[in-house]
Amino acid sequence: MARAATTSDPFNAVAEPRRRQILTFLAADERDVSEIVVAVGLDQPSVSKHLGVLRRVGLVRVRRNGRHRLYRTNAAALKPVHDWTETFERLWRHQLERVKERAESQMNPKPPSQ
Amino acid sequence: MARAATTSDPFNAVAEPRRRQILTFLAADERDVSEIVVAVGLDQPSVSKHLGVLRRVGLVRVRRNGRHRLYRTNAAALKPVHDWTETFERLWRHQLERVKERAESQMNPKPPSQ
DNA sequence: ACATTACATACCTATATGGGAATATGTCAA
DNA sequence: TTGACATATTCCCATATAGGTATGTAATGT
Repeated sequence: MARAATTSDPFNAVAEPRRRQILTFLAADERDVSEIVVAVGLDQPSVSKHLGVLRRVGLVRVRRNGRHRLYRTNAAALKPVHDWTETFERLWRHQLERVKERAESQMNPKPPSQ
Repeated sequence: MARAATTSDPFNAVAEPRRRQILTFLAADERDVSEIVVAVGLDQPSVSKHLGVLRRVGLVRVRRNGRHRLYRTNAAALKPVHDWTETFERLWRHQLERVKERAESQMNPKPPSQ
């Protein structure tokens, strides 16, 4: 089989750097498409397609205002990604602690325990 | 251009469900490839290829033990993903609070302020 | 109605898979 | 050395893009 559809879930949606860039850009305020086009430096149809993907997985919300469409990030849809990585947080904290301990024992060496 | 290489960064690596499954499986203990094959239900070459991707982005570590290769999750490599989603955490917390407030005001309606 | 603006969508192409089959590589055991 | 076992790699194909070009569509101004 080929690669899974990027439209299927937030993990795939945020795998694309441009889409992460868009989500960051839309995190603070709502913006229309032309502003996003300027911000990411792609042409308009490409941006619209990225917005389509983000829309389908619920990562952005749209509101019409006359001819403009105002997009904004729907951060809640990122929670599954955050939660999944969170389950590994304890592991890397342990790991970093071990690294830190090793560094400290280098600075202030203890004799090897018999 | 085509889709970005999945080997390029942790975001792409964890976009694949099978790889997330593998990372979860390898989070607790180290396991050899045949155990992973059983766990995810793919054939061995496919698993080896997924492990190759995870290796290249540093999401797993390998240790040889005779004919076996023992893999384990390197959780620290997930930190960039966690950190990025973390920057949106404040936003979805606000959002959830608004939802909660609305729910509460439904349960105990207040008269509209003049 | 007509032109213009702001987007979305359709279509096209190069590319990067994901998975399976076959094969190569590496390691141990007798 | 020979064989068996554990993995990795190569080759193949179907598929899903990402981005660009061309086009469709909705809303506004005159």
